[in-house]
Amino acid sequence: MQGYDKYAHEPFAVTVDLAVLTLRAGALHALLVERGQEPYAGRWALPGGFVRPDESAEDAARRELAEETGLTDVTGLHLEQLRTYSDPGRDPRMRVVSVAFAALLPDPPEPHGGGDAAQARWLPYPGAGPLAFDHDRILADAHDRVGAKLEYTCLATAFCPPEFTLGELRQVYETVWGTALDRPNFRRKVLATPGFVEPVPGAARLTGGRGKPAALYRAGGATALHPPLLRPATEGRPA
Amino acid sequence: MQGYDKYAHEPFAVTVDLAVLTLRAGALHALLVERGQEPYAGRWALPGGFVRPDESAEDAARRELAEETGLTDVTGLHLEQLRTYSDPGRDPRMRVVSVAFAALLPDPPEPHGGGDAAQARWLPYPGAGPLAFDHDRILADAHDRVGAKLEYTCLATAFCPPEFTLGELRQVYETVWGTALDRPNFRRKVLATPGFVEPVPGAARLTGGRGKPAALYRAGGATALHPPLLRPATEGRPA
DNA sequence: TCAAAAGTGTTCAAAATACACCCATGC
DNA sequence: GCATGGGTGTATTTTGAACACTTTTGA
Repeated sequence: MQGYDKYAHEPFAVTVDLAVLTLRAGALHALLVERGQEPYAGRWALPGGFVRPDESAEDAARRELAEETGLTDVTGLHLEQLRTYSDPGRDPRMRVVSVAFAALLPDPPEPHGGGDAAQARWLPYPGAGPLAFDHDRILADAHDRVGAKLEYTCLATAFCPPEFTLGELRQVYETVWGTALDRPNFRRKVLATPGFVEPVPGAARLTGGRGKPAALYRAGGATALHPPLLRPATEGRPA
Repeated sequence: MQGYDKYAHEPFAVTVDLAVLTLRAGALHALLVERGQEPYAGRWALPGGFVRPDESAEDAARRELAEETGLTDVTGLHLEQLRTYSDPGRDPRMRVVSVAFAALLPDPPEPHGGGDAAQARWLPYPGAGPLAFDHDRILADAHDRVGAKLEYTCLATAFCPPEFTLGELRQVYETVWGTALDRPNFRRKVLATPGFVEPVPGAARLTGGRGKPAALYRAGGATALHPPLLRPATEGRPA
């Protein structure tokens, strides 16, 4: 690198964009905000904002997440850097480099407007497009990443409340992947992976209003999933 | 987002850092440059540089890669965004947000000094640390990512020349993972994955100066590896 | 009594593993 | 010959997929 000079280069604005995903009523939803001004006025967009001078992109993402969801304690939530979007033309006003994050939440509260005036809402994904800027792409990348990580990590528990049934966990997989899974085999697979889930002794819950109450589990300490839980090969993806 | 003003915010410098990995003589090597000035004068660092106003981080990474390696045609090389490092204190001079990339090369030419004066060299990894800034961390992240992607993608061919033997391909896995693989089983696994490699009819090459000449293969069209080629479970990673 | 969801068992096929063995080549 | 690396065969074990069946609840 040649000599540094703070003002020798065109200034870049650095922002974070959040792809906040959750499961509501068995369907994938994303947190979106309605833009109040040009460009893309009236369009839905991902929540996000500027990285402040004294914080990292991770700090900024967690701060924005708390502001936009209205959650006071956002410490336990899964937040993961997706990638950085830096095309020169992605914002028509100026050069904006955006570090995108994927955040996963269990069944969430209705968002309140937050600091920024624009309304924030949970909208089903896919189906809310086209979004502002390159946010369709970011959201699709987040979905891809989450789907892939379900295979070889214990990420699925991030969509679940602290105590959950194996049926709820299975529904996470089925919803994100869009495929049905064999219930008995899923159960065995999860229980055979040490540290994926651990039972809550004695506890049980009725899930669909009907049927046998299911035992409750908590997330275990493991993060990796070996061997992985592979999604069934479809025509789209080569076997 | 509130109103935009180009100069309302502390300017961020946006750079790219490159973790360029290759295999030389059966060992993993990284491309490093020696720093000529403070901070970290005399230390090794990852090659990189500023993102220019009219290019994306990907463009900047490919430009820097060509400059630093001295390769004229860098189009076929594997280049992949790792993640973005944005800790406020990571560069003592000013606020630098760096988009890190991992690049994979087949057996490379000796780097020439490039545009920047500092000398560039291939150094074995691990073993060259401690590097300048947070570059140890970036390089370790790159190694982790590559190791993981070998399992479920066809990435290994990116380390190989256009035509390679299955022994060379296997050595990629063994070197990056640091484990020995069963030769017959590896062969079957690779050949059973459609699109991973395709034979070069009739061609063969002597590899170690000894032994039976091995058939040559080219990279196939596939990118994903289903089912994955899992590394043997060790004590370090939970089975 | 029926539907719905949880949980258990069993069977069959596919795949990973661990080898033994033969082939071609340089020294 | 013998060491070295390529390539094939095969027996054993493990895993995965499919599906029948029982249990427990609410309506």
